[in-house]
Amino acid sequence: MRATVKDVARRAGVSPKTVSNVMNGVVPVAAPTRLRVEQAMAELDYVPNLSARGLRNGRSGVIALALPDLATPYSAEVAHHIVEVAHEQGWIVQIEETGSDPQREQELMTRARSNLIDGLILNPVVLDESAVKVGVALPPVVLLGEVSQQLADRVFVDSFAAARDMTLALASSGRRRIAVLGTTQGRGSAAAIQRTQGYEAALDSLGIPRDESLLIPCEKWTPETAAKALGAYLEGNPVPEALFCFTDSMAIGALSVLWKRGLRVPEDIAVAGFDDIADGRYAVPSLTTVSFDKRMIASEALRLLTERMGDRTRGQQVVSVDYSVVERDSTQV
Amino acid sequence: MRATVKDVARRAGVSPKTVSNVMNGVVPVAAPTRLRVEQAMAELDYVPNLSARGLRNGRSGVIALALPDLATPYSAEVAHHIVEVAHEQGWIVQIEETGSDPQREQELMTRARSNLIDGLILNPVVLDESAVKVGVALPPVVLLGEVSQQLADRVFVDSFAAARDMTLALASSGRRRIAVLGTTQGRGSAAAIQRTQGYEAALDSLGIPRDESLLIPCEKWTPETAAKALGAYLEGNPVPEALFCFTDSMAIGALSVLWKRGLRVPEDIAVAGFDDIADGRYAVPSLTTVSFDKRMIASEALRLLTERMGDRTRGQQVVSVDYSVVERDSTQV
DNA sequence: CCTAGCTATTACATCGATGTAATGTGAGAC
DNA sequence: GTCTCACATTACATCGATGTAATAGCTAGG
Repeated sequence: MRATVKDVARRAGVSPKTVSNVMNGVVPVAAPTRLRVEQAMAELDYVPNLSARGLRNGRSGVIALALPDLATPYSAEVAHHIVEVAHEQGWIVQIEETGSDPQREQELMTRARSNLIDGLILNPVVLDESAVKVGVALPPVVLLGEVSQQLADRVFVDSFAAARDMTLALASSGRRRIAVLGTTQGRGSAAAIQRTQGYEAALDSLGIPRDESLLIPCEKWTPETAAKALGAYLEGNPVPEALFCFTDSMAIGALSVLWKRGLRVPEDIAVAGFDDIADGRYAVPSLTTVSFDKRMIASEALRLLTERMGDRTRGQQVVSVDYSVVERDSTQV
Repeated sequence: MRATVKDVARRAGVSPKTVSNVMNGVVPVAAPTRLRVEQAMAELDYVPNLSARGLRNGRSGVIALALPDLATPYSAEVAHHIVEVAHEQGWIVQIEETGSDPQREQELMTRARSNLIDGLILNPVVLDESAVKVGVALPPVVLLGEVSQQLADRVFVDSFAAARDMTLALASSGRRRIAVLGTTQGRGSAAAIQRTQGYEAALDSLGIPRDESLLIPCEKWTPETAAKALGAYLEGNPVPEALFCFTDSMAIGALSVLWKRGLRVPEDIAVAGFDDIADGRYAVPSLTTVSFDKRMIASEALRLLTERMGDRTRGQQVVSVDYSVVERDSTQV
């Protein structure tokens, strides 16, 4: 049987509450008493029961991180940083995958209210208009990424501006037929919409006419789907001068297809991505991309979350994280 | 204030215990009573407090997954599958990163005993001889991967045999100067040792003399370190005919270096990896690798874990997951 | 009409830690 | 030597759900 405060108290010859006082350190405890208690804890190999503590003071010390798919390199990197920063601050992190299933978010919200978690960092997918009805009964929530509505505190990268800048960078080498990969039909994710708009804004400012045939749709942003979409596109269309993929993952799929077709990057076609995932640096050729500090996203998200835990009533905060266009071999001849 | 069983009971005109009975379904409840209770729960938007439940019955419904680094594509894929399978079975998953810090494992074990988690799936790093002293006071543990000692239930891929088979596959095209990337000096991880031995066993069986100069050390198995190690190696050594990287991540780093040096893959040098991560399929050229079913690893790990939760005393189980050598463009001329 | 024998329900205690309010212990002032 | 005051410590109740043992409600058999 595991030792409890009672056992420790008995052994140290004090009351359970004194043991508790020693652990929490808010109420002063005389030095000799504290010593006895600490020794008793060590001897009994005492570990506090967090369920009991959580029940008593209504806090579990656990936050949940909800992502569409943990296997995606981008999600994995974000998760990594959030877990790391959270641990530094003493939080435990629960992982949830929302996948494409909106019901998962609902389940999540339910559990979020079951007092097992104190807060939630959510990276919504298509679910911009989703189940995230942030009401009073819900725990503090911080959203990651582009979200159309102002539902909760939020950390994001300005996709519009970044896509615009990337497009300008691609055009600066004289390329005019710049295609984008990753647009969506109809209701798309906020990120897809903003990146498309940023791209178009850049074309407009350069006086390059928009060309519908340069928008290559790709609903799911994975290498597989990107490869398929680009492959199909190249069957019926001329090769663009540049290809701006809305994520690095898609760009990696694109590079693979281009290489298989014998197209040289960047000589025949320049390729750029978005997210600056680790593997992009080691792609062949290394990938030009929109880079930003993912650790900053993590720490800002946690900051917003803990601040909101302290004050549930204050106005919603929005934090924009800086980005930069990083040019690598995939665009530089 | 959140509703509790008491509130639901009052509203339904029954006792708290009856509400509990309705939820858990073990004790029979008359249909009309159950209906009243369910309606009351719905009206009050009742969500049970898992801390309280956990305290009462000693189970939290949470398992922990500990990995060295969540940002690694391999770890991310494993984590993805474990989270998915765990959710299907009703478990919540906590993520821990042990990193290179052995103390993290210690902390983890402590928390593992704090009743917030019912079990632990651990992918140890160098910590083969680590803090994982699986004693009576610890919760059920399942280890992932190659571990030298028989400490706990375990799921793994036979690295020795896989490395041997991969080496044989590389040699089957007539290549004899086969280098490996990822060996470690001194005490290395069990995986490194076994893969090296498998490689050597293949050479021996083929009658190819071992050549120390073809062992390229690389302690950390990342693209960065692999690129650096291979780059340095190529400065002072002739180009091998084939390169067997101990992970796909390293292979991706290697491909990048080879490409930058103008070496053609597979014409000048064949390259192979290990793990079959998603990006390997879209590497340029696509990567030959040792493939295995990561979902199987996840489901087996969970099976072992839940089985051990049922019986703490039974003998330790070891499950070997099948692998296969998948040949792609990086080795096929 | 009463009682044995069943089932559905209830009152109460419990899991372990901790806040509250009360008690005990000492030093210092008169 | 008594009284005050500050501080360390304690007894008790509490968080919310649930197992235990006792009770209430019912049918069927006599």
